[in-house]
Amino acid sequence: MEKVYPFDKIEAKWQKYWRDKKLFEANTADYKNKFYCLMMFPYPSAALHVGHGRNYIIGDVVARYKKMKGFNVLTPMGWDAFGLPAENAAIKDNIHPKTSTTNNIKTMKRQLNSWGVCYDWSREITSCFPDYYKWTQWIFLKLFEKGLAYKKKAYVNWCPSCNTVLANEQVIDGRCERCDTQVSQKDLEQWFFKITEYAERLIKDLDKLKHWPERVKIMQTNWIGKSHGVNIHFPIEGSNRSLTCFTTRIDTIFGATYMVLAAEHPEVPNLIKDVKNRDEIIKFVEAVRNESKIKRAAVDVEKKGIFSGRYVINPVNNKKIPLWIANYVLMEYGTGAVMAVPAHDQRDFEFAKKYSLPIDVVIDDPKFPLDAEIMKSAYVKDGKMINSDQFNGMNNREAMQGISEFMEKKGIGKRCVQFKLRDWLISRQRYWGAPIPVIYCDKCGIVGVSEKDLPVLLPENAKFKPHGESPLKSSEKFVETKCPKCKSKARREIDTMDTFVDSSWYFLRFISPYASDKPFNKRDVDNWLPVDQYIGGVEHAILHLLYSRFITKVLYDLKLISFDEPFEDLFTQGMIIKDGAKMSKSKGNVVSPDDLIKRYGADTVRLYTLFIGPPERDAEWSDRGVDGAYRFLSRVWRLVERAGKERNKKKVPDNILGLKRKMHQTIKKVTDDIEKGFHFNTAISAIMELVNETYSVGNDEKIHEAVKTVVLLLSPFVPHIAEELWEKLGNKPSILKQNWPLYDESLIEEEKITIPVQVNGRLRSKVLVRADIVEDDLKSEILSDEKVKKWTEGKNISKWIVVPKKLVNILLR
RNA sequence: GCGCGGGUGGCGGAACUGGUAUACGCGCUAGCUUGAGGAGCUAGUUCCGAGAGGAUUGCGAGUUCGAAUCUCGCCCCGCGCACCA
Repeated sequence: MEKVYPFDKIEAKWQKYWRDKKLFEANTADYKNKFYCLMMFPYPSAALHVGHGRNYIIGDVVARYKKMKGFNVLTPMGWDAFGLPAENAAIKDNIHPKTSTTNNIKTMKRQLNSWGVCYDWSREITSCFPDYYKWTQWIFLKLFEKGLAYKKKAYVNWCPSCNTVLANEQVIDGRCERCDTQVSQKDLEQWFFKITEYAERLIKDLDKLKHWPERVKIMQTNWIGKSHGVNIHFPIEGSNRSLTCFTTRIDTIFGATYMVLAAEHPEVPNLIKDVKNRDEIIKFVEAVRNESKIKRAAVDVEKKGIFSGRYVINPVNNKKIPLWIANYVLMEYGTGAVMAVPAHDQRDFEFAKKYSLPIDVVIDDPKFPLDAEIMKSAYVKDGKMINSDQFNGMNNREAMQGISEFMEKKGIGKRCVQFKLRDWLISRQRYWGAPIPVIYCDKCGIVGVSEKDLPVLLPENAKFKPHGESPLKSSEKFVETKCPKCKSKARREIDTMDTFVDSSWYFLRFISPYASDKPFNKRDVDNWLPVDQYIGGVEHAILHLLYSRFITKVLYDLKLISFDEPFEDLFTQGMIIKDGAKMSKSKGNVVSPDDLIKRYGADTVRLYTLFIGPPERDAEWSDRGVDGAYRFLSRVWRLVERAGKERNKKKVPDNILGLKRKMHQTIKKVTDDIEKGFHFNTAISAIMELVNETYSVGNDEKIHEAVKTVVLLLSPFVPHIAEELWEKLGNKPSILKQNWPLYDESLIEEEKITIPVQVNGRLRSKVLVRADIVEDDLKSEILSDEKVKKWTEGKNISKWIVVPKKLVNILLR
């Protein structure tokens, strides 16, 4: 590609200019007209590829556009700098995580700047620096004081490769989110955040997030997994105790023909104490428990069970039903006990068939009466209640209410709500994270570190190699301490926090990055938050975005902030694909921005990235497409260069009005495209059309206005060349300080319009008419059109369909 | 299995509340220009057809004067959840 314009010099020049003039440093004291534009801060890995760039470029367009619209824009950036990759590199190459992280930050910062994306670097934060994690620890202590951070022994996800536990959200298809290793279960004592206490609000408040993508809200809703149902108490035969099970289908209670317990159910040992085949049952229970979670969760896994030898009583009809123990009941959900209704639940149906358990139909198909003998699968649809005493004949949906009330009155059941969400496991047996600020004292128990002693510094000299216990254990100086309460000898917690804790509040720190006596200044935070526009990848739909919402609500409840949702508007961009796969080093399909910027300049890379397709969708990277973007910018460059140089060569004055109209149409289109949903690809194509039209009009000085508009409209997308051209056109920099162009609605209207004419629904002709033509004139105009004549001559017109300014359809008999 | 997206030329993709399907860009073809061009300019480019014309938005039906868009049934691709009682 020929170098048409000196992009390298221009880009360096303007990047320096923006920096020197501090054009992106926001004064937080001035919050009128504030616009907080935030892109998810990155983990500092080795180097960015063009796929990463999409996020930053999109955000930069928004920031620059809002600036031209007169907003006081805040665009901070920082580093989510704790985490496993740095630690793994340390183990492998013996480089301290601090060193590699610092180096990576340097590289990435250089890359971000080379894209021309503008951040207020005066607010840069790095989550692995003590002045940041001090406040992560402080927030932990706030939760600890409130009882929202607690330690418990539980079956937890264990990644044998990372040698640490993981939160449920970090297990994808039974594998570790980071290293893809199969996760196993371990019974360990760990730290949790009580996110379940916020389950209801986390679901309910999704309604407040009007501008979030529906998809993300649905994902969060499903993850939290709220369902309404009834807890029913089934008396155990031969005992004065009962077993409680949860159901969402109380309408099927009369069809419960057996009950099933999870193998892990705590009552199991008690129940089978005196049963003859006790040993056999214990063997079964052990076998189920030893199966990995992934294996048990697989769809095609065979349902297996064993009769416990005991019976329970169905409290609505006093029927004695057998109690089973099976592999398909989860201990973690509900009560770990389910009433089995084989006629109306597919899982129970399969199980009942296998073990020849009775099947009682209690909801009948209104079309074909059901017969338990010949059913091939459970009937799960709605229908009419049968075999259900006083509820017979009712519609099953209606009966749910009645049965619930009946059970509550009798004291045999109670309506309740269940969630799938579990508490957030936040402790990690790794080095490169914020130490959990807790001390173990033999006398006082678990004691939080005093605020004045924060931060609990991460020791520099620990042995990284993980053995399943935190590397911090290797630093005696770290472990040995005194109890803050009784001053006697005590030990520090050696686990560190999940890095998602670090990132669950960073958007607050950006407001007061230098505050040394508090995590943030409340007044400023209240003025600047929620974030007006948050931009990042969907992969955080339930991880970071859920955790941040949770922490925000906790801080709100503690009256530390006055808002309870952190992100007003969220945009999730799609991935960039190359050769059919997500860009990754291991696949060898990464496209480096550095090479491209050297060859074409940053503006070209930006333009192509934005033009590639709708930003919320995945897009395939094409090296050829980059050429096109570069060619367009060269074309714009030439357009400005020649403007005024060689005049009147090809003067077509008639078109000037048309150009003016096109210009106003383009301003409208580009403005709408940016405002109403990030349609940058179509915004750019509209500008391309305007450029094409400007070229075709010729080189009269009258095109100047159009040229100027092109440059202004392009500036959020390709800021360097826009600044340069703006200056070339005789204006003072910076273009960022210009007002976004306005359009005149009256100039957009066309004088003459082309009306497509259909005959019997088929396009036959097009006629050019005045836009304000009355219908009768339009009809006669159309009938005199040669092509229309050809199709209508000698035929009867039965009907005219006239859509004003759009189309005419003539129906023939 | 459930939920959410999506399926439009050789390719990336346009098409507002049903109203000219294929904007814009890539690629390709021809011409001009050039010492040469992976440069620029001009024209063309959904398919079939010389043309008139016909066909066409994953497939099949329906509603309508008119459907990429609405309704019903089906197929394929991507993502999320997944024995959640």
